[in-house]
Amino acid sequence: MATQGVSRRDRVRQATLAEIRAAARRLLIEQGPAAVTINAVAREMGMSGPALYHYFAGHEELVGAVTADFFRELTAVMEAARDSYPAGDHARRLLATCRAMRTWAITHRAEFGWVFASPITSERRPDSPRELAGRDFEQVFLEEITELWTARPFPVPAPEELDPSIREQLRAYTAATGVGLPVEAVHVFLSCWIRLYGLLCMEVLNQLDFAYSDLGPVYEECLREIAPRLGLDYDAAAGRAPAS
Amino acid sequence: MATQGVSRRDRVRQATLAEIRAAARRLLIEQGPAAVTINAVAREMGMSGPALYHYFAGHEELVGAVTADFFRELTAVMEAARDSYPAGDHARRLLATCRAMRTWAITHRAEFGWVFASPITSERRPDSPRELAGRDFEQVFLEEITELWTARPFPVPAPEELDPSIREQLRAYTAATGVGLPVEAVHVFLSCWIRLYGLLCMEVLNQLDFAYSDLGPVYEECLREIAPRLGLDYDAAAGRAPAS
DNA sequence: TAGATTTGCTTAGAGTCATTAAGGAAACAT
DNA sequence: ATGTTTCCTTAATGACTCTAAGCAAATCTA
Repeated sequence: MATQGVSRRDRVRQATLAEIRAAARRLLIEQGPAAVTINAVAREMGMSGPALYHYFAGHEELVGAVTADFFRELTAVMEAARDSYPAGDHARRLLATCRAMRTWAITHRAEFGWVFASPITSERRPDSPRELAGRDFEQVFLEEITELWTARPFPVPAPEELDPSIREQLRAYTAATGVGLPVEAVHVFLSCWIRLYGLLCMEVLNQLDFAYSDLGPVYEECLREIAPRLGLDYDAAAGRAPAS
Repeated sequence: MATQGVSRRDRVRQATLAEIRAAARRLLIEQGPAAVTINAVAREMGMSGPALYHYFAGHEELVGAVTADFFRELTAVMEAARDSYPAGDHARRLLATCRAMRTWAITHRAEFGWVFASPITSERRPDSPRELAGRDFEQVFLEEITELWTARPFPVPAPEELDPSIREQLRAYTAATGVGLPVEAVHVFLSCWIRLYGLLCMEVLNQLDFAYSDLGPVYEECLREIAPRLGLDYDAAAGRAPAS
């Protein structure tokens, strides 16, 4: 009766895997990153320690799986926000994506902080679920920017204005990932990305608490500065009040 | 024979404290953040575990002390770079400070990464050595900006252009810290700070590896963009080749 | 359907960590 | 010389990761 290749066992296993990740997430949210231990997760669901090793090779793999979940959830939220505007409305779609990213980040501080600070751990294999989900996340922006570029190219620096080293690095990047954008356009995109994502990361990692208690308007100002660099009209696309 | 108030015992104790922090740093550099445990540090210097509790109240305090060391070292390096130019040469002094910050960060990746990612841990008391050293670090920039502002005010947005929420937050910040700058000037300064420090943090936390292998030129470009916002002439102050 | 195999869990155990407690020996003070 | 402080040790508790050995039920095979 089971669908081709999906036995009852498989289903139960998937359910248990999901429950494990949910328990890990609950611990992260309620007691912080340090509380997400193999033992605590197992205890949380009435299993005893070593049982989890039938589902994850070790602590690190569990962490990676949960992180991948977060990436996927964030990606989905951003895509949904983007798709609430028609395909051609690049300004609104991009701004909505950016705002959805911060909204998710601050309503899921623990999760976002974990995603960002986890690279501190060991080296990462490029085919792990975590890396795959991370690339899908990047892809959301990259796709939208690519569409924007093909529909209405934004201003880019002249080729000779771009530092040769940067040019070479971006050439390698576009070649490796198959991005169909000229390096100058990628450079503009990444400049914006660094500003926006960097700001968000500093906020979530509490690096700006010394001066700010609410970075919502600062983020909004960042968007306002970035928009014209991508040839977008921020004011015309004002989607919501610039509050937190 | 001992100097007033500094007994032999005191000297020995200070030496041991220094040795402990040095051992902790060595472990951090050679084996990563996770290797900096009370036991490992003690083992490293031929002592056995609990002995360290005579010097630090616990693991967290040790970490805080080492972090404070890093802040102090970074601060000193930045001040030295700054002071290699005469007091009036604001452009060169500020750029030298910024460059010294990145140079230290990438030649001491483990240390800088630890400083940045450590806020993830527990809450911090405002009078810990770590916090004090952190404030001294901020102070380097704040002082230079203040001198720059008094000597040659840079362009600031009109009061009504500044978001009311941001204005209020910055008013509270300047009031609490005694910064002698108008909020508009603080806003410009912090905008620049966020861009520069955010970029550095993303670099050290490997958030940009997917596209860049050498962020030296990107950092330099960031400086070039920031300089005019502070009324400084980047090209006139070109201190060194914009390489990594 | 009987037997073999796989799967999901258990407990036991080794080795690590942080931290507290108790005690000995040396340094110091009076 | 005696008492006190300081530095360090070992012992012990309870947490953690992870491996090993083994039991029982589900699943597959013939």
